[in-house]
Formats: sequence, structure tokens, C-alpha cells
Amino acid sequence: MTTPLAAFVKQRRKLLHLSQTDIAAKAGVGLRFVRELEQGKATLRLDKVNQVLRLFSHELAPAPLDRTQLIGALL
Amino acid sequence: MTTPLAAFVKQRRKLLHLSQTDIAAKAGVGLRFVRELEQGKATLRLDKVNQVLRLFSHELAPAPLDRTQLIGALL
DNA sequence: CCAAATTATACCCTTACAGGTATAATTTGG
DNA sequence: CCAAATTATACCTGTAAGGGTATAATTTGG
Repeated sequence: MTTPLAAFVKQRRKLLHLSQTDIAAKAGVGLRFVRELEQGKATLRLDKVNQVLRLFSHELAPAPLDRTQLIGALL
Repeated sequence: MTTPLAAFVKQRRKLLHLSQTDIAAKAGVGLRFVRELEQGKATLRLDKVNQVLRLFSHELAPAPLDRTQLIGALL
């Protein structure tokens, strides 16, 4: 299963030519976590996800449900 | 402590004239969770937060860090 | 084509999230 | 003003998230 969040992380990571290990180290989370994140696990912890997103100058925020995939595709 | 997410939930909830108990029941989460959510706890589980946000036709999505507060204020 | 790097899966263990309940504090409207 | 409702805190418990490590599968570029 894949989710917009998972796709976002994987795409941004590759844009910077970083490995999952790199991300884990830079974000201060476990390697396992980065993998589960990129595989769309739904039960992750909010703060840990944000630690990763901050590497890309992003964070989790409430977004309208319908437009969310569309918008995600744009940026 | 308060966060954009916490503020969003509390504000939307009041807009619909619902109590924390109502939200908890409708979202299928514990009352304790709704409270910690509205108080800005950072370590919540992603899926549970989304269960609540869906009541407002929203969900968590990656958003650019800087503009996030500004945008949150608008909608 | 193959070796190195990267990613995926599986295991065990520790920790703390989430739920329930009970009680106190606060807010609200009658 | 006060009673009812709502919200906040505290405690205990089960469960699973997250970390570490080890190993298999996959991808990549030399």
C-alpha cells in the first residue's frame, strides 16, 4: 500500500540523492521507521513523521480531504 | 502548549457545537485522545488523528513549513 | 554480468501510547 | 448565583510502535 505521505517522502528523498539510512540518521529516527513511513504504514507517530518531513522543510498539517491528492501531486 | 493542529480541531469542533465526548464517539477514538489532541500532544498516532480530522473532511498532509501557520489561519 | 549498495522482511525487547475510569477544575446557561 | 455539562488531570493496564540487529531480496552502476 502507498499513500500520499509515503510517496512524498520517497520522492523528496530521491530528489536529494539520499538513502533511507541517510534520512534516518539526519532525522534522528530509526531506519525501520523510515521504511515503514515510505511503505504507507498508518499507525506512525506524528512527531517522528515530522522529524523526517522537516528535512524537506515540511510538516504535517490538516488539509481538505478531496483536494489533497491533487495538491500533493503538484508540489 | 498549543499547535496549529490542536487549534484546528478545537475550532472546527466548536463550529459544529460538539463536545469532546461527541467527537470521540463519532471518530471512534478514546475521550482521552481527543483531549490530548486538542492540547497539542506531539506523540499522537497518525491514524487516530486522521480519524478525527475526517469528521471535518480533512486529513494530515505534508505542508511547507513556513507558510503553514498562515494558511492554517485562513481556512 | 556481477559485486556493492540499497531496500525489504523478520525477530526480540523496551517503552509509552491509548483506553478506561475516577475525580477535580472549569465553563455555561437557566 | 448555582447546578449541570464540559473539560482537565491522574492512575493503572494492555498492546503495539519504534529501535536494533540479522538476513534475504532488489536495485544500481562499473
